[in-house]
Amino acid sequence: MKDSKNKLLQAAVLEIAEKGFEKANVNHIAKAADLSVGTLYNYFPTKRNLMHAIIDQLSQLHVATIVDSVMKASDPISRMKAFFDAGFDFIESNVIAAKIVFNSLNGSDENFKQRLFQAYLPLFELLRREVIAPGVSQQIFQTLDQDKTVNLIMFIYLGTGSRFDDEGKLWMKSTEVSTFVLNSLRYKE
Amino acid sequence: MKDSKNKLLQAAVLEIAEKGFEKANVNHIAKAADLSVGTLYNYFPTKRNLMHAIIDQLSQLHVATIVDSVMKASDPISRMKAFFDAGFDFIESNVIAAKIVFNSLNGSDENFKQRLFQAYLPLFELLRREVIAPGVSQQIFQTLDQDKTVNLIMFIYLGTGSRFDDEGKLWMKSTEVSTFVLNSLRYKE
Amino acid sequence: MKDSKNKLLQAAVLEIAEKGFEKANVNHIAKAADLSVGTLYNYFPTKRNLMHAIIDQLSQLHVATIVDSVMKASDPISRMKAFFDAGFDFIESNVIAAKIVFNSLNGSDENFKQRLFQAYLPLFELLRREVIAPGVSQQIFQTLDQDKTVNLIMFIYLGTGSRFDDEGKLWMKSTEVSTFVLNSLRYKE
Amino acid sequence: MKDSKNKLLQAAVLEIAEKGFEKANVNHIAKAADLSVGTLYNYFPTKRNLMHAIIDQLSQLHVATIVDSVMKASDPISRMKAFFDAGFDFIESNVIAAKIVFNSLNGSDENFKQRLFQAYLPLFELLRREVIAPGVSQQIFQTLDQDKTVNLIMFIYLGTGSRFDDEGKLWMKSTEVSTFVLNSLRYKE
DNA sequence: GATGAATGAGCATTCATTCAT
DNA sequence: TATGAATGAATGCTCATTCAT
Repeated sequence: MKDSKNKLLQAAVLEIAEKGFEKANVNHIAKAADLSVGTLYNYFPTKRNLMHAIIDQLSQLHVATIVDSVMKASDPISRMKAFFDAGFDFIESNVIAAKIVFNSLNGSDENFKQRLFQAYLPLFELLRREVIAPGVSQQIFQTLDQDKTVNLIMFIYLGTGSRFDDEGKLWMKSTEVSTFVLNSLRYKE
Repeated sequence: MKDSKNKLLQAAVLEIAEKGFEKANVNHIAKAADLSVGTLYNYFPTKRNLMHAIIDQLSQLHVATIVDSVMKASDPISRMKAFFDAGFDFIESNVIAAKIVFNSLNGSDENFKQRLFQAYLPLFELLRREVIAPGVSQQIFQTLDQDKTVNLIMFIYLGTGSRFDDEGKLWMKSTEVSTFVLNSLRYKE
Repeated sequence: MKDSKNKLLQAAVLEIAEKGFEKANVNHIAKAADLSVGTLYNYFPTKRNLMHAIIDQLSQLHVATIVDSVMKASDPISRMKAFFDAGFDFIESNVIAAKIVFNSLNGSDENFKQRLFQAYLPLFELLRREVIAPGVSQQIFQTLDQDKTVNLIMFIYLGTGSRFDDEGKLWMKSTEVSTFVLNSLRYKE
Repeated sequence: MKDSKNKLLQAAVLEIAEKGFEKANVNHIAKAADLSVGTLYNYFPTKRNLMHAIIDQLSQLHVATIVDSVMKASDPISRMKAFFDAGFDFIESNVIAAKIVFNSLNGSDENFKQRLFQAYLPLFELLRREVIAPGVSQQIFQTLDQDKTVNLIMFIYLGTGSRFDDEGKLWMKSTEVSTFVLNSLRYKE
């Protein structure tokens, strides 16, 4: 059943968030899901595969949520704000899973890193095509190297989006970050 | 001798950079250093301790280099530029060790993360006291929440400083980043 | 239906021939037979039992074929030839199943070994009563220890019958072997 | 020390002889040798490698013993007798290890089989060059296909050499077998 | 200081078997 | 008859750490 698979995914998220992928224990995950290791391996052929499932699930939702929200806004500036608002919202609603994803994004496992960058490519695209490019052509934003700018914004997003205080709140608020970014981009005569 | 300790540190940096802390193998490190595990344990009581030594060594040098360079500049703007210039320079001259440090900074091990933030605190201080504060009081920078701003700049530095292409070059140039940052900070009437 | 049982037996023969009994996987066998494990266990209560069924099926056919052929010949010499001819023929027509049987005959599982010797006892009997004994009393063969001789001939048969080249052909031809054996047995004054 | 390695080899021989390679348990072997699994893996990087060591050790000794003994005899007939005498002697003095080797020779693991045939090639050579060929050229043996004959004799040796009764004695005596073989080979006018 | 053989808890993975449907 | 999800004991292998020399 989908049920068992989901119980396993949930348990895995908790265990991996707590201990990191390497130190997470497949047997513990199964036990926490009230299932046997055998069952876990019926659904996920390897421990890495289980991690992939988590990464894919979360990143797809993450991307979709942001894309949705950005596209509902019309002008470049409110789109940029929407980007950070939706992103930070999503992260704060999914702190635990988000931790896993961000750790993978920056951790030492090249494989996971690659997979995540792949998954997040649509966000790079979104920023370029739907935010920066229109902003530049409408002279709202300065003329600039669009690729580099997109990269920079993504780094800022991913960097600020992965720092939590002890209560699991993000260190920075989305508006603070988007304001900083927009400040830099805005056209000045 | 200091000699053995250094050989061990070097070997450890290579091994950990390649495999990550968890998967790095203490016995391999000793062998690579042409020494025995016993000797390694004479110098470093645990594997984590070895990691700490690496982290501390590199981060201290990293911080000192940046502080040095920033303090040689006089006005806030050239200091900000110096910050990124010196930082990126240092990273590119120490790619392998830098990878370890950045992975720890973002990885799943809270302990290492803490230690590194501790080590990098002087950079937060440096930015606040020697760059942002003077810039604001001299009306070169906008009035803003200085703590938040410092955090943001550090995130940008750490984010952009940890992305390498396949040849080990940083994706972004220091001037691109510092320009972006200064653009945002500069006072506009 | 007999149908399911046979599909399972066929699939099992292939899997076990490829991997050996220990490494053969019951779940794979069921899947290969287009049936579920549950169904397999309806027909064969254990994995060993499935093996037994294979062993029994093949060995009975093997024995019957040889007995048939030998009894069609009349004199001891042509009976000995018939023995090897029919035996080698059978093996080459059932290479895959034959491999399983011979591996069991020589493998490490005493249980299977016993069962197979049991199954092949009629061949020992056949050689003694219908080939060697008449040959000796007709002074075609030398006087000799008949039990030992029968054992020896069986070892020769089983040894030469279990060596295949890369194309699945037997290394030796039946006439080469029977000639060798008869050469040794024949009476000389 | 060589000591530990030997204790492990001895324990492994016992365990594998009893259960077969697949079912042999590395942890049990280590315990039986009064050492830890870790130590076992210091000496043998995999379970298969441990098996290889056993196979190699025994087969080399086996081959050397037979070669030695055969070369001490001068004429083809006494050499053939020496071959079986020395071989059967060796087997009966090393019953347990010999069981492992013979099971491998006939078992389902192609890898082990190959390795053993490789190891026993010198015996094929020995029979051909030092026994059969001289016998034929001295007209002591019949003209015959020497390769096939050598194979046949080896099969007979390996077949008869791998059948033990319940007390661990070989079913056949070496002279019975060599007599049978020589009977077949001897020149008749 | 240096050595490296020994340790053993720990972990990912397999697979024959069961049983409720 | 047939199904296949669930089980969990079992096992090969790893590796940080110790300690007698």
